[in-house]
Formats: sequence, structure tokens, C-alpha cells
Amino acid sequence: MTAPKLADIAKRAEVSIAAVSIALNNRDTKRVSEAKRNEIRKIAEELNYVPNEVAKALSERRTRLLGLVVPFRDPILNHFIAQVLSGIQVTLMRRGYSLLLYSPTGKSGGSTRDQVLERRFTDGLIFVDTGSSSTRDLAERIQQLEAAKIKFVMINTYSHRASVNSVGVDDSAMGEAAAHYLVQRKHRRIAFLSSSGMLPTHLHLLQGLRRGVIAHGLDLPAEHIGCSENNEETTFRILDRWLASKRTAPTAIFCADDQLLMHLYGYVEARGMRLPEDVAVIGRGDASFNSLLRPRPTAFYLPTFEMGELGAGMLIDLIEKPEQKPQRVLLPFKLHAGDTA
Amino acid sequence: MTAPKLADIAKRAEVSIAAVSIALNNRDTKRVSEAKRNEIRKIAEELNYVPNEVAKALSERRTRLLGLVVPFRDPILNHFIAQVLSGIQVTLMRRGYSLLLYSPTGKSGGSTRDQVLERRFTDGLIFVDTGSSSTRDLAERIQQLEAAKIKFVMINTYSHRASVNSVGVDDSAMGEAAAHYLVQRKHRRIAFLSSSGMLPTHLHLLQGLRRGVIAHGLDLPAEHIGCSENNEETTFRILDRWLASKRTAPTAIFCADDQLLMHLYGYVEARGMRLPEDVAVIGRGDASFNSLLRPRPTAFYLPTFEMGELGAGMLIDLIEKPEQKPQRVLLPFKLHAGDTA
DNA sequence: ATGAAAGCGCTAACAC
DNA sequence: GTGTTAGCGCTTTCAT
Repeated sequence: MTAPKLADIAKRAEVSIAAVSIALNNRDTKRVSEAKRNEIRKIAEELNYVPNEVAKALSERRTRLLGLVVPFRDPILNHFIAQVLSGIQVTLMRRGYSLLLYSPTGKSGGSTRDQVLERRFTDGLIFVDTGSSSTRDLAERIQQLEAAKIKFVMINTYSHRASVNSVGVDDSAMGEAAAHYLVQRKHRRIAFLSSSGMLPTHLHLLQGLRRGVIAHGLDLPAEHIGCSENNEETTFRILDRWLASKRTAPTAIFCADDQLLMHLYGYVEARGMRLPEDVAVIGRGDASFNSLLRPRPTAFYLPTFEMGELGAGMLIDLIEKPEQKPQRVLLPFKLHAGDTA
Repeated sequence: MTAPKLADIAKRAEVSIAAVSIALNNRDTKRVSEAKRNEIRKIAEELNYVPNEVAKALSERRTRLLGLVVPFRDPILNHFIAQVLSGIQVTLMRRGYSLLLYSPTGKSGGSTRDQVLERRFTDGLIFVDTGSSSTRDLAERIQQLEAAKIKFVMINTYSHRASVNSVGVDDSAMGEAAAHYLVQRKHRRIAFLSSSGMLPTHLHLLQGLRRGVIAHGLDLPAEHIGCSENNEETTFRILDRWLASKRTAPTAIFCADDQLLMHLYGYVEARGMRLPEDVAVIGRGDASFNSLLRPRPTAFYLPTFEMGELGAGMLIDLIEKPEQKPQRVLLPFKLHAGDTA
């Protein structure tokens, strides 16, 4: 037998379909007499009625589904995403939404078509920036989304566009904080290790770090800025070069993300070095990941869970309240003192 | 302006709505003349037409959406889930499905109503057992799902019901393999640490472990079976008790999951002990998590990614091919030699 | 208070 | 080949 629908209930209760719909959706309503309401509910219960959400969505023109666009690549990234995800889920459950997962197939950017197709089923989209899109990519994507009138929020991104809902951290302030911390610890030669020079995050961190060291009368020479391009070998090469000469080697490294930090740990292990004796390290990433490493990294913990929680809430506000203004939120971060710096 | 629909295209192309639908959905069809097809496609392109998937779903009575039912709790669990998730996504992308995420609100079990409501939007459900449901809970849930005629697959579970699609590992064989490995390494007193004695996984592991040690003429005394109940303090108490007397202390511990392993590492650190000198440890869990720990754990790696990949495929087969028989798949596992046993 | 009827946007069966 | 039509299951006016 096929699933019961409103019509089935209506027939058994000898009322109209409309009456059933109303009785089932509004707890206390004057539109249907109490006797009928109870009768209808009883029958619905007996029939094990479950509303067809697709039909409801078509009729209401909204699905209460949010899409999360995020690539699943390497385990570390997955770990980061999982944290954001659990934050998102908390908000969604509270506000009665569910989450649809999209993993973009192609490379960064993707075609307009792809982006727009992702409107499929959802009332809005959440983008999590995993540090793979350049400023240009981002700008392009934003433009496409706005052209298609899709509501969205970006997580872990800083966007200059004021019209864009986004939540992230103040990377520039973080870079500066790193500089202060390290200089206070008597470090004079500080290096910056990131994945790619094109990323907004890279630029902001670097800007802050530079501001910080300069404030202390030091400088950040170009040769102490390294980009791994997400490649472990490249990371090893950079570190070998940096640490070759005792005299010029940086005494501390600011490591822009978790993957790099892992490469760095791998390097230290491979070369038989020790942290922080041979070089101090300060990281930036997810707390639950960092807490697994030994020695415990001194690191900025990104508020991954909170970013998800807040970002999802902002998107829902945008969807439900047409007058809602987009906002850019920068969450506070904190430095967790470990044993590496 | 509102989103263009088939009717808009039909009007501009001066054809019927049906013709547009057909022309857009079938690359080469005789139903619509080539000239019209091209004209229609051109107009669709110009209008930036995107099909309304909700309407399509209502009409076709399927959404190509799969639901993943999984709790987001602690970071380690999230990590595990993220791995399964990325496996699932690979299959779904290949087969044109998307994933809907459900995080059950209540405690284990949940009401029938909840389970059934999860039919919302999806063609089928994927359950990931995170080691929180007892055999009884599972049986009950299965019965409800079958009563509601919901297609589903269970991941990381062993179910006795032959009618249930499931993918997992042979925990009993794993327990036995652990015994052999440890005994060969000259261990005579082996302990088993798991989270709860009620879990199917616990029972299978234990059964295999026992079979293994007995085969070597040893035994597995009740006092060397410990259940943490997911509580770090309890874990510490158990370990304190076990390791109190040099004479009777187990020389090796088989640790049933990643969370326990982390507690164990925490314990060792807290007590100033060393692995494997003070006690050998063999774990069971996700590879990418285990690879982060130092010393590197000797552990069985669960095929998390593969479980997701395969489980999703099984569910889609079940949905698309009515004659498909349910199957229980046990994936191979392998022991990864680390430094702790 | 109640029911009839018009959609929501698309697919598919059927007639021409 | 092409268009007409009848749903898919629900919400929501709008009469009554």
C-alpha cells in the first residue's frame, strides 16, 4: 500500500482536504472545530500519516534545506570541516532546517552553471573556504551568486565586499599577535610559512605579522616567507633552506594552517630535530586537531565550531527576514600556549 | 523577476511545455525535431533556465537525495564520521545523488516518529553506527524502518538480520587477530578495553579475542575486561587497577576504539609511563586519526572511507534496482604495525 | 467554521 | 513529431 496522504485522511474523516491540512498544521486554530481537529488527528495517527515534504516544499516555495558547499579532500581538511559541520548542525536543528552536502567536482572556480545548479533544493548556501580559492575566484563566485539571487554565507573567509555575509577571524590581527608573542619570547628572526601567496588569508596574516615585527624594529625579509603550494616536498625544501645556516636561520616559524603544521612536524621528525629547541613554532588551526599533536603546539585556535554555528544562523536570518542586512563577522581567536614556542 | 520555468521557454519558442521538457531532458530524442530542440536549448540558455528540482522530485516521486543519520558529538567521532562521509560523497557524486545530513536529537533509540520523519526528502537512509546503540536499540530501529518501508543501509555495524543491508568489518576475526599478534609477541596477560559491554562490536571483538587467546592455551579473565562507558575517569580507574600489581598486570591491552585510545594515551602521559615499555597497546580505529599520535600506535585500521563508499553504493542499488537483494558485507581490515606493541 | 478550486513546476500517458 | 491533459501532494485564497 502506498503512503497515506491528506486525501485519505479527509475521506475517512469526511471533511475536506483543506480542513485536514489546517488541522494538522496549526495546533490551536479557529478554522477547524475542536471536535473535527481531534478526529482528524486521531485518524492521521492511526494511518501513520507522514507529510510529503516535497509536495509541501513545492507549494510553499521553500525547503528548509541549506546547502553546504565544501570539498572533501584530505583527512586534515575533513577534520576541519567536521568541526564546522557540527557547529552548523547545532544551529540547524534548533531552527528546523536540514543540511544538504555538495562537494564541488571540478577545480576551484567551477562554472556558473555548477554554482547555480547548486540551488537545487536549497533555500540558501553555506560556503566553507578551505584555503583553495584565490581572491579572484572568490570575487567571481560571489558575483555569480548575487546575479542568480542566491542567498549565501561564507565561512572562514574575509571578503571585502560589504554586501556579503561572512564569518571568519581577523587574520591580520592574528599575524600581529603572533609577532608580538614571538618577539616577547626573544625571537628576532621570524619566518612565515603558508600554503599559497594568492590566498586572502595568506595576505592578511602576512600583513599583520609584518606590522607586528616592524613595530618592534625588526623586519620580515622576503626569503623568510615560504609557500608550500600544499606540497610536502616543497615544505621540506623551504625548511632545509631556512635552517641551513645557523647564523641566518629563523628562530621561530609562524605556520598558517594545520596541514603545514603536520608537514612541519614530519620534517622535524625526519631531520631528527626538536621543538622548540631547534626552532620555535606557532600554529594556526583547529583546536581538536592541534591537541592531538606532541609536542603540544603553541597555536591560535580557530573557532571552527562557532564559525559554523554562527554562519548558519546568519544565513537563516537572511532567508527568513527579508530586511536583514548582510554582515561580516570576525570572531575572536585565542592563542593556546603549548610547548613549541 | 522570478526564475524562468518551462512555460516561459515554451512561450518564447512557441511550442508546448511538454516539448520543452523532453528537449531539455533527452540529449537525442526523436520526440522533438532537431530544429526545435536547438531553438529550445538556445532560449533556455539565454533565460538562464535552471530546473526546479522540487517540482521534478514531486512529479518523479524521487529526489536523488540520501539521508545520513549520524550524531555529531565529540571531535574524535567527528573525525571518524568525516572519513566515512568523504567515502559516501565519492559514490554519490559518481551516481548523481546528494546527501542530506540528519543529526538525531534525542538519545539513542528515538521515537518511531523521528525515524519515519527522516523519510523527509530522501530516497533512502544511511546509518552510521558510532558505537552508541545496543543490540536491542538496533533491532528496534530496524523493525521500524522496515515497517515504514524505508530503504536503508547500516555502516560500521554487524546485524544478525539477513534482510538488512550493512557494511562493516569482521570484529570477531579482528579480536582473534589481535590475540595472535600479541601472543606471538610473547604477551601472556592480555586485557580488553572497550566502551560498553552492551555494544555488538564489544561482543564480537571479545568473542574473537577470547577464541584467540584460548587457542594459545591462555585465558582472558573477567577482571581484564574493562568498560569505560565513554568516561575518561572510568578509564583511568580501570587502568590504575589493572596496572597496580606488577605480578598480575596485563602486559598488553587491546583498545576497542579511538576515543579509548586517546584516553589511554592521556593516562600514560599523566602517569609518566611509556609505550610499549610499561604496557603494550594495540588499537582499532581510523587510520588518519591514528597516524597523528605519537608514539605511533600499532592498530587495526578500519576502512572508514571504503565503508562509506561501499555503503552508499549498496543503498543506491537497493533504490534503483527493485530486485536487488540486501547484503551484508564485511570489509577486510589490516593491522598497521606501529611502535606500541 | 468549512469546502471548492486554483495553483506550485514538472513529467508522462495519450491522442492527434 | 507535437500538443493536450492529468496528475504528483500540499497550501491557500475565496466563496459559502
